[in-house]
Amino acid sequence: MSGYEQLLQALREQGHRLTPQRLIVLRVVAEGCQHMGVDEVFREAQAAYPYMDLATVYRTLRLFKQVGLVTEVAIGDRLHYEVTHPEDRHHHMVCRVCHGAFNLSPHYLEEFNNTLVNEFGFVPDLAHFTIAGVCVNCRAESPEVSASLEPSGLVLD
Amino acid sequence: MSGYEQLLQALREQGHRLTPQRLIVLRVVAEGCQHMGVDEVFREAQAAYPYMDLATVYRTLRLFKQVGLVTEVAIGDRLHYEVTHPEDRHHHMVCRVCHGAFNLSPHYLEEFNNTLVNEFGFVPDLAHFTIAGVCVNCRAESPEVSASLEPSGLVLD
DNA sequence: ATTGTATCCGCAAACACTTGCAATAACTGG
DNA sequence: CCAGTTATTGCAAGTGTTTGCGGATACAAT
Repeated sequence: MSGYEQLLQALREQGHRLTPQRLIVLRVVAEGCQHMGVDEVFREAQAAYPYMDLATVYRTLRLFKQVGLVTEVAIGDRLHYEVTHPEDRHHHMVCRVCHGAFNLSPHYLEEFNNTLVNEFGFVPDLAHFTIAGVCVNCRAESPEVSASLEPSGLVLD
Repeated sequence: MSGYEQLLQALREQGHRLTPQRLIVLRVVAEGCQHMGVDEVFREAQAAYPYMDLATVYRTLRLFKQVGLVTEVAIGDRLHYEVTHPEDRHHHMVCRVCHGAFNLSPHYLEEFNNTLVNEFGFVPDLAHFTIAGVCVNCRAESPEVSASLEPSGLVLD
């Protein structure tokens, strides 16, 4: 209950109120060892505070994301959240088969980012970018998967 | 009604049935001048065939996407669809502000694709990839938007 | 043509997520 | 410490999308 104070302070400085619900949601996400689904967050938060409402969890996570406290990761077709560590920024590669998430250093996207800005004036949202695909392990286990992924004739490269 | 035959044939060859509903949905999407939202597809399809059900439209579009007949584009937080033109493959850059969609040649992602495969063995789904961001026009009209996009301290670069 | 069968459709209910609203409670200034 | 203001909550209703299921129908084989 002591490490979050700076985070919470940041919240208040942006004109947001520090409610018990927000404290709980932040703690739950922070204590989750990895990306948490909304339902998981809700269940744990409700355990700590029985009146917790699902809508509040959604609203809170959206707020935290806007403010930058948490990072959103699309896993499967569901959104997951993890606390943002500014010193360890990374993108995510999420495997469509095993749903595993792998971190990717921002450096791999820098050049791409610059190209879009320079050539098209388009500023992409790459900050918390998620790339879907199939990971090494799943490709090894079932080689046919990677072939069947892309509809015939549409494979990139 | 004559150009689709090859497409429909492809469907049947993969063991899917050619129902009037599927024909209609394909025609509607093909005749739409650009990406169509599910509700648009439904409205037009229903005009052609009053018993058309919304669930059928969803199921049909999902099937078409799997088979590669149509391409899915995330615009805003809603999915849109366009017929796939194998000879004119492209990715999409979608502006978060005006929701405009710009095409991007696959060549811009080739290098990135290869890097992921070579370094991590991760095969990304880039075939019908969509990149969110802010386009030139919207950046010009409201320069503060691009600044407010990324939570403080989290901007890539 | 007729029949058989697995797929597909329409419907209604379920699901994940969002929103409107009145009541509550966090912050502000006195 | 108290009252005023306004963001926030809980609830319930609304949206967009998916799914379970019985009846219908496309296709294949007779």
